[in-house]
Amino acid sequence: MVVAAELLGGLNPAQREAVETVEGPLLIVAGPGSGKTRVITHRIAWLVLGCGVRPYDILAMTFTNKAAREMGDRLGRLVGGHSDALTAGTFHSFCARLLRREGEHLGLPRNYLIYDDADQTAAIKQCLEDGGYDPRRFPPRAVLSRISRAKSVLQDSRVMAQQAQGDYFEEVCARVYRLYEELLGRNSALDFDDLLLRTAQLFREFPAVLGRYQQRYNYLMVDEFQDTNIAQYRISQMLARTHENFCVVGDPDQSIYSWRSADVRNILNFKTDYPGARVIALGQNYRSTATILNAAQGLISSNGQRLENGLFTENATGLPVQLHEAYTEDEEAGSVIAEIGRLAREEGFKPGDCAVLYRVNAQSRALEEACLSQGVKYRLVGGTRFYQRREIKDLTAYLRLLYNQQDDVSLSRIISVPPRGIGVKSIQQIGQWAASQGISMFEGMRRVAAARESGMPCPARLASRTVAAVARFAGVIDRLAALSQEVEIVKLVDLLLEESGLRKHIQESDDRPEERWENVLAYRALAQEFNAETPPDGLAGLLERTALVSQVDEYEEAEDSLTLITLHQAKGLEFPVVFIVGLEEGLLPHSRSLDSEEQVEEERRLCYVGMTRAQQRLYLLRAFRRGFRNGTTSGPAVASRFLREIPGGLVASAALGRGRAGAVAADDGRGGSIRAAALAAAAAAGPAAERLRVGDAVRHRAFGEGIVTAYDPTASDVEITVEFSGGVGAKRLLLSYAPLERLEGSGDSGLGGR
DNA sequence: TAGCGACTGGTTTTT
DNA sequence: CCAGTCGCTA
Repeated sequence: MVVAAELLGGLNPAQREAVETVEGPLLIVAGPGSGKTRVITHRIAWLVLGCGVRPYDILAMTFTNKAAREMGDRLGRLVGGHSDALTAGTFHSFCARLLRREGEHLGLPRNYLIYDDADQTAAIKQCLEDGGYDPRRFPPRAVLSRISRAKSVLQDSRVMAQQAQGDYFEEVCARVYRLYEELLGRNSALDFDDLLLRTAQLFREFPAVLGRYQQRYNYLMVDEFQDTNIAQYRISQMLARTHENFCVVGDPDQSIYSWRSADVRNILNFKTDYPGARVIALGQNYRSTATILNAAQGLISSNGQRLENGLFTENATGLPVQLHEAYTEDEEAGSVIAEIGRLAREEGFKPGDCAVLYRVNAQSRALEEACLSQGVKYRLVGGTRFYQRREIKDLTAYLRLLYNQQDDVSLSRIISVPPRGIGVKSIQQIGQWAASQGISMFEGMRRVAAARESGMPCPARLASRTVAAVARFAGVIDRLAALSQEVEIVKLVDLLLEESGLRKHIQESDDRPEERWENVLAYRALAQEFNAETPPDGLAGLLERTALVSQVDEYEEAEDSLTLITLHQAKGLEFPVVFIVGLEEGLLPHSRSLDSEEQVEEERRLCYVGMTRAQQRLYLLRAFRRGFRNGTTSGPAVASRFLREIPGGLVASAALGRGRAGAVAADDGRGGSIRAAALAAAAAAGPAAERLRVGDAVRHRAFGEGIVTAYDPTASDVEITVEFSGGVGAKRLLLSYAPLERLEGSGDSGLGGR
């Protein structure tokens, strides 16, 4: 607990201004490492301690639940006891809770379920089939993504249908969208996008409800504003309308979620939307060495669409960015892990200080293997997500059905887990009959059971053996659903595991039963956290948590473990030592992003985000050969264009993992060595590189023309020295990356990667 | 109905 | 390489 005045101490003028500006619209442009988190928490603390605002009146939107939790913790330390009344969370969790309270205005039952990605895909597939469309011709994922895009700009299926005129795919999507809306309604379910869409709808159609929240939340803050979508912006605008104490924080250069419908124009146009807005730029970086920051700035300056942000640092120069070119993906991973070992032995960094960042999750495999073989403890963020694991999805599907028996999607998932004699045909039969009666599938099964009980003929066309199985299943679910209103949540989970046969099914399965059971027990431990709630609430809380947690939310810094994480997930984190692997064309930038310059710019921002996570050391790696699916390669990998865009003077080539004593031989485990990589590097740089000799005239994109004065093969590349004319002087350059062009002779070949 | 083997097609990033 | 799907058999 501090006194108000102390909150402003230790802040630079811009930070201080941002903290003290509490009234009216405010845009804080916060470059990487500029103390954003500190500013946000201090600003809230200042509101409370300096301006007498109650935490209850403040709403803070964060990008992850973890960020919200941390904000709460920090605030607690600053203002003491009364911080818990603060509302902080992601848009999705805020909206989920709001709809739980207020959804009835929209006819939404209190026990609605939240569909995750897998549920959505399953539902869309169902709708495609219902609509008579071939799921091969219309991939469910593609249709879903189109629908999701419409939802995130607040379009319903009617609007989409109107706008689809003439475009067949659009028309099909609109039609499926319609069916999907109906399905969600029947199942009492909302998908991720609905949480936002329906909240916006609620606010629009029920001004009185909106009014209450406008009154309550006098002060509104939105973090990571560059990654909000239209729906999120609209919701915050509506909430802020009365007081207009609306503070948004973000950085256009770190906008990396446009594929998820985030719209960077939200931040770019904020000043236009709010002409009276103050704009404060936090320009000083406190995180990274000057070299790392300059390298990142050099890279991002290649983007055409951006606002200059004037980011600077007073930090020490630090070491050059280390560039390592590996021969294979495995050697790349091996080098990273060996270097982490060396940093631990010789430089006092712990593995916990280090993170390896990559573009796609699949890249984690080689890294994990290297960690295993070299005995480095690691922590994988993401990957096959815990909640996506089959056994967990099955268990939660049961719980969801207990919570909400309208949910046909969950029912369909678990009806044959374990197999209980109700096959695909019977399920279809029940589904059709239930639909014709306008009831849910479970209600249908219940009626089948009731008819059997009272000796009536079975209302649906089912074999008698199936009828018995259906009755048994309905009985179990009914019993458990009744119990869910009475017993505490862990008890419910235990009963469910037994009575459904799920425990037996998992433990006797031949696919890693122990591991899967461990996962179930981990989920049970999570359920423990909700045990104190009065019965139905514990289940509600557990399900909401299951649906809305992100991977980063689960991530906890572990002292001694290396972090393996995607570039996307690394946003907002920082590490003393950062490795970015896979700097190759087609991977970073990703091949799926190569068809438009806009997408490439987003990839560049992604790389920028990765680089700016580093505090002291930054390593960039690439491999010449990267395994494709079946072990074949897709030819030699071309160096990422981003490597060329980083100012050459800030980069040095590195032979990783070799200590002062040179004890650890860098070896890719297949007999290949760094030496081989060096030869490969020269080869990859093109035939002209081998022909380049001392005395040749070359042109460099930035330094101009010069003469090669030295040619030194190093561990993984060739370092050349060029004496440039025009007062530039001598520069040492890496052959494979320096944007060099040989002037005379036959070569039209640029010597850098393409 | 369930389980198995063969086959296909498809792969970014995630609240 | 992997997951999802298809068709066959018990």
